[in-house]
Amino acid sequence: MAKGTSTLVGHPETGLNCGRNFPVASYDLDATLASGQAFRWRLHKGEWTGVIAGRWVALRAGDDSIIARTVLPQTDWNWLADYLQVELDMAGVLTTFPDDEPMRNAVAACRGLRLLRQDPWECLASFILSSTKQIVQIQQIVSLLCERYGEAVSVAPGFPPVNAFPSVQKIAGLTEADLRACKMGFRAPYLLATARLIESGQLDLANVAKMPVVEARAELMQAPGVGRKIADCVLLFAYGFQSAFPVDVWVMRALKDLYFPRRRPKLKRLHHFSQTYFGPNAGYAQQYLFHYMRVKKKYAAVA
DNA sequence: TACCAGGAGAGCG
DNA sequence: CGCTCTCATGGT
Repeated sequence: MAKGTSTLVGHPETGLNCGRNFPVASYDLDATLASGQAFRWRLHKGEWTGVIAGRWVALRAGDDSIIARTVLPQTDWNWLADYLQVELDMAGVLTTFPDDEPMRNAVAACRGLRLLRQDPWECLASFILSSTKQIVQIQQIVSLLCERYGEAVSVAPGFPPVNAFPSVQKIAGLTEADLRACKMGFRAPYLLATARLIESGQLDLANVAKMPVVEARAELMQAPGVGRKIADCVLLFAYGFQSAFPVDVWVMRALKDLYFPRRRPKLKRLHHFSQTYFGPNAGYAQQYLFHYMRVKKKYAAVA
């Protein structure tokens, strides 16, 4: 049996199986799953484990491929192909970046970094919880929330138990005290009010996907606790609006240091710059700058 | 210990 | 508007 297909557990007559090999080029799975766009992936004995659309899945990087396995046999794997965006032409995206030194450095330092296509509710809720929190803390809050209020999913033997991300209805039915007990502090009333806004039908997350980006952003920003930055994260990480360019403290620093040295550009100016300078895949460029700043700081701390 | 974290919203002049 | 302050918690 060829290497790379060894994890396939096929049922030849039905086509059902619990394993799948996705061919990919220029895909750094480790960097992507740990890059602060999704908060639920855990590395367990060489595999990244997570829950997508209620299904437990384990991923590992193969030779120019991503090897996936689930607990239950799958009739199709579109849900995972879509989440991982394995069909994206990464080389093509890179050609749309501005050809300047900062971007060349960022691309060189983060080769294979990708954007995922997450569930809108999980993404929105997670980023409401992200404000002025470090990524490790966001991971802790989200996992506590799932542990307490998510539904259990089937896990492969030998792996730690895990729950799905709690539904809108589940969160909407909780109290602020329940949420504060998950260590989210002042973000608790925001998450609760947003869940109830969605449950009431006043905010329709499925409908946001059909809107032009500017309207979609305004729609998301109706939700309490959702400003420009969090809205842009959801537009980029869940809805695939590749022009969305979240400006957080890291990206702010990157833009100032790399493009506006010895000046004090205002946030408004940086937003305008981000939408005119980085091209149609500005959001991708943003993720490269974000990750570049973080790995650069890590090396600086060691040295 | 002191500072800071993938911010948002309210209050102020 | 544009600036400042507060909000809750814990990592480094």
